Amino acid sequence: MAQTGRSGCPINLTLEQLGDRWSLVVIRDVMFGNRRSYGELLAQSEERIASNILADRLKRLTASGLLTRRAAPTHRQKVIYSLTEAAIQLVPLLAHMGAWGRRHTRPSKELSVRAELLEKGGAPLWNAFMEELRHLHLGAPRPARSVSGELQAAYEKALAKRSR
Amino acid sequence: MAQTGRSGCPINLTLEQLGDRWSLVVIRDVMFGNRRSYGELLAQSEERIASNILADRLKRLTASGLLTRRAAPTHRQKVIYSLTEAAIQLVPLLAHMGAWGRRHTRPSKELSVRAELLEKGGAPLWNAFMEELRHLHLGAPRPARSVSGELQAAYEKALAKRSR
DNA sequence: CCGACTGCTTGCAGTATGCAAGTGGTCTGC
DNA sequence: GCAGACCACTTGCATACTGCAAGCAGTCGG
Repeated sequence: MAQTGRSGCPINLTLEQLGDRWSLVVIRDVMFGNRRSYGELLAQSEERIASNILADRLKRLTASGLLTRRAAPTHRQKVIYSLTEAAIQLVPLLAHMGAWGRRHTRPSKELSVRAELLEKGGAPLWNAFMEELRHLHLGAPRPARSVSGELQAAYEKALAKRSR
Repeated sequence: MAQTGRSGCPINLTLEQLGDRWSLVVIRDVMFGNRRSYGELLAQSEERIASNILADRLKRLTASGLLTRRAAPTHRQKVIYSLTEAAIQLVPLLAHMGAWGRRHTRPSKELSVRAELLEKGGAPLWNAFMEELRHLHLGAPRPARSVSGELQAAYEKALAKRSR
């Protein structure tokens, strides 16, 4: 990212960390797509991110405390990325992005199903989903309500329908 | 912006339009700073945006329906930019960005006052502010409640305090 | 020990950005 | 009506970032 004049404005600081084409796409894939390794993020990316850009973003996001990396228990060289609490707290932001994109751009109907669900569910749904992410990524206790299933199911169903 | 693989995901579509370092900074300045002309946006920008980038973003944002431009009533060559309804609906997104930046980066305490107010006010405050923007930029009737004053006052006060 | 798999790295060409200076209209004072 | 200030951009150029294709080193399974 280019070096630019700084300012203490929180919106600007957020943009300095996440204001580029790919950072939030990576977060989104880890968050909603549950893609946890370099290979999964590279191959299953809907938008075909370039491999060097992906490597750079993973490095950057790890350095700035949005992701953590550790070796997979099965294979020593396989790396698993997890969201940090800071990243999990981006859920409302991404939900709003989805809602805005659904209203003010021309999303493919199939792929906006997830955003529609998130939008309709509002803050209670986001909170439930964030609890679930804390369980999955931070090892917090399993929450009572599980919502990622329905979100993911709707998304996969839409993807399958699309590829037909 | 680079040409990239598209996808129908609404989050990705939002990022295609706004996912760069400057677009949202410009929107923010028009929205919260009430800077309506090229000169104001250029000179009073806290982050010192480059003139050619500003010209490019104004063109882009106008083309994609987030801003409208018209001549000022007083001076024929002076141009005034206004937010469209689509841009006004970015208020919750920017509010979340501010809230996240305030919590997960190190903002200067003075400049995060506005974000703090927005965060505490929540959706009701955002809605009141959006009504006011519709009045200012779209010519909608003046709303009963006026909140931009307090937001702006807090911000200016913080700026003044900072320059001491 | 071989081939497949994993997570990256490298080279290169094209594009975007940042900076400083310049352009062409318009308004203001005299 | 004319000089100088003002306004909204443009232009040239060096540097940084991006996208693509290919390559590379460590591991695992047989």
